[in-house]
Amino acid sequence: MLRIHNTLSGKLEEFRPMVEGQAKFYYCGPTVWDYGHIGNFRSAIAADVLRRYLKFKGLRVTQVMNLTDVDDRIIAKAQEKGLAIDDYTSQYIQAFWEDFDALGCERPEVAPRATQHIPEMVSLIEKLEEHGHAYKSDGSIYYRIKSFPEYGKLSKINFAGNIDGGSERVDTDKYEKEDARDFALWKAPNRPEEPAWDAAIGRGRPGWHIECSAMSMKYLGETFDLHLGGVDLIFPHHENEIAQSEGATGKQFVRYWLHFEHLKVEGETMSKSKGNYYTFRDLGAQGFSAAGIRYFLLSVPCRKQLNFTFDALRGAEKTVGSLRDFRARLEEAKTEPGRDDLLAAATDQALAEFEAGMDDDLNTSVALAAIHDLTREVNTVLARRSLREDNKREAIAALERFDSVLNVFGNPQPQILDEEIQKLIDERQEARHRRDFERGDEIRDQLAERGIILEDTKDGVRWKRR
RNA sequence: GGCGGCGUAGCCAAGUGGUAAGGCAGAGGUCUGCAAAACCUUUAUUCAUCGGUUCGAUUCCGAUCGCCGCCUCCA
Repeated sequence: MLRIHNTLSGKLEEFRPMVEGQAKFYYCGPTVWDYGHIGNFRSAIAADVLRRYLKFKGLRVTQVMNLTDVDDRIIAKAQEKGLAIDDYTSQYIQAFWEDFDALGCERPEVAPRATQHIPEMVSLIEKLEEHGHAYKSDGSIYYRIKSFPEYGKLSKINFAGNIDGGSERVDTDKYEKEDARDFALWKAPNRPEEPAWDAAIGRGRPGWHIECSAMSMKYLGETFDLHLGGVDLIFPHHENEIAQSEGATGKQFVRYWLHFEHLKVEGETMSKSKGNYYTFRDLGAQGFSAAGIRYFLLSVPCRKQLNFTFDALRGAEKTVGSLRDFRARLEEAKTEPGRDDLLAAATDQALAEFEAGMDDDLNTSVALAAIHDLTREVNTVLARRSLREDNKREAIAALERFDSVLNVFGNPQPQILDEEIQKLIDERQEARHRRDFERGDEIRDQLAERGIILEDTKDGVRWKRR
């Protein structure tokens, strides 16, 4: 039974989907221009692991993941470059999906874009106006917070203790709002030439929050199971989504809210100004693999902060390599018929511990430890060359089971070699048979320089790419 | 100023009121012609600091220090 920490209640709760056997969730994806840093991908991977684990549990999953492709910055940048919004954002969107795929994330069922859901947003705003939750001011439309008494139930923000408390960011005079807390649903253009949509509610563009209410309810219904995102979104974004959706429907919007913590880098905030801002592509350029990065990003449960260091990333890289080699060795292993009960028990136990860890609020640290435990048990048997056929089959099945959720074993390396390299390997084997170790070692060094690492085993030579 | 999270070995860290998972790195060993890989042993009398509660605290409470986040600009 999966238990997850629900931000709404602040408690660990057993997950029970609304509809038996089926889970519907929404993940607030990145704004397209800011898609690439590893903090965003940590969240995306966390959402992916949840998705995969729900499937592991036998649930049918419908995932919606938005891509915010319109905001003030996008409008300004596109205009600056003389591009239409779509032309400006398409390059980022494409790059995002490339990285998303490379990191081993499964594509969601629906990935709606804000710019393609303007009518849905407009009708939601109209509904809010009808219910007295919205008002017009200066051509823009705002949400009237005091019409929604439950406002603050997610973030538990105490406005009273706050506003005179000393935040210098409050500027109540800047907008024509009834209340400083009110937020924009629809914004009139600042300048006539600014990109905008013509709608019954006036010419303008959507505020940030409305897209998620409109798109999630369109694809998942007025009430759905889970809503995911980074902790930075709890306030105001998700708080506002609740106000919008529940204000419009009068129904509970989301049953479980899950929030993922951010990364620190060497103990500090990741920021461009500190020069410690890393994207997936930066790390790739430094030679780190997608599998290593993915492993690192989920080595700590996503509800906890993770401290990014290059030492730790190198460690993850090493670990992922060992796992991949282990699986290859297991698949190649020669077996005797039969079944060893001890190893079978160890396999079952690893599966049980994996699931227990994941059930406990998606504790990937515990789940990974279970994998490592099994790896050691099987390696021991493999080293003795006494693996039984049934155990091999069960162990491979277990790895598949683990990897269907975590996807950290990476793809098997292609077992194709250049003819030239194959010839060198053959020549080395021949030299070793002649006990001409000098020549053999020479070839081994030569191949190492070309990134081919050889391992001599009792069953012959194995090779892998560095 | 308000609210919340965190502080565990060289590094990344899990965890629990009853005596510290896992990975990486290090040391020794087994195997090997030598390596590599794998395996074995080993590496925190101790969980930021100081108090308190308790038979017993890393785990609960309080204080202190340090780090991170949010507090209605944009997302």
